[in-house]
Amino acid sequence: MAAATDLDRTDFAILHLLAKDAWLSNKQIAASVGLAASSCHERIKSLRARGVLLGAHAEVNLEAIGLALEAVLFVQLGKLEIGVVDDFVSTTATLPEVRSVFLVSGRSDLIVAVAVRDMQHLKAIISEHFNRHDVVLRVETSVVFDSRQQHAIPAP
Amino acid sequence: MAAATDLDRTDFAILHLLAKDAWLSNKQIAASVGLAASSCHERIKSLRARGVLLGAHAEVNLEAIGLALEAVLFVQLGKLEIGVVDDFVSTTATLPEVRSVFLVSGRSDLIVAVAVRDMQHLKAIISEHFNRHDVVLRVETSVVFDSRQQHAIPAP
DNA sequence: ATTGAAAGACCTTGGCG
DNA sequence: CGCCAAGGTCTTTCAAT
Repeated sequence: MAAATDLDRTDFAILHLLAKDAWLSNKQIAASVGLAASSCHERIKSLRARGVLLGAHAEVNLEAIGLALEAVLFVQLGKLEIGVVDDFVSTTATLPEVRSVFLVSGRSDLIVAVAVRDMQHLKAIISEHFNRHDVVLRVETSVVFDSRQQHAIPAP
Repeated sequence: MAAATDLDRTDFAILHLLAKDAWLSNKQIAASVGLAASSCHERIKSLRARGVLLGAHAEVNLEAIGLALEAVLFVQLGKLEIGVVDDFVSTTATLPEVRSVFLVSGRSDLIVAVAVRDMQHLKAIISEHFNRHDVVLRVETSVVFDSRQQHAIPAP
């Protein structure tokens, strides 16, 4: 899926701008990269069609919607039967409190970032979702003091 | 920052829609939440002004831009002098390969998600950035097999 | 707060360098 | 590939409720 794509410097510039601010107008982007509006529009359409641009998502202030606490869960799973693990990952990824899920090598099998109202809420999720499933051997919890996301595309 | 905000069901609906797809037009959102275009526009403007909506970011297919490998780094830092740690976190967060940084409690002090071209690139970042700084005691690396992000706002 | 209407800006397509 | 131009659509403001 999505391979044969040679992107030139202009494509990267467009991707970079949109990754930083997906609400830029086509006109603004065109001006920034030195293209006519129609040419820029064509490129963006093409980037979408080729699966390079996957979509855009608004960033919401979690505190403002009552999610004042972030945590990272390190989950160890039992002997993996592929289907069971995949199911657990899928249902985990769709919990409203869950922000991201990583299936990884190493000490833990799953790394789950969550945003919750408070400690009680965190405890509830761990005991009601994670500790309830047989696949889960152990959950280690880290509280997030601070977090930053990078919204930039490395230059070609 | 950003506290005194009571959001009603309509606000949450708008946030939910924009978190899923920031490229929805105002007109489409208005129709979905059952408001006139002008009212919806006003609400979105207000959500932005109040710092509830922080912005929007395009999602780029990392593989398509040559970043075929994702990894998570667990970093242990030495006795923390606040200024030094903050500086290290800041410069780490702006490395082009870095996607997110979490400052956490527990076994590790820093959790860093990176996207890189290949193993050599991963090795280079770890040895040239992390292992070169005195603050860093140890880095443990996990390769990401699969990852998912949730773009949904929990209902009020 | 919400609305409809109006003006202007923008997107989007098609034909041509 | 990129540009211009034109038509259609959307955003954005404002007076009124």
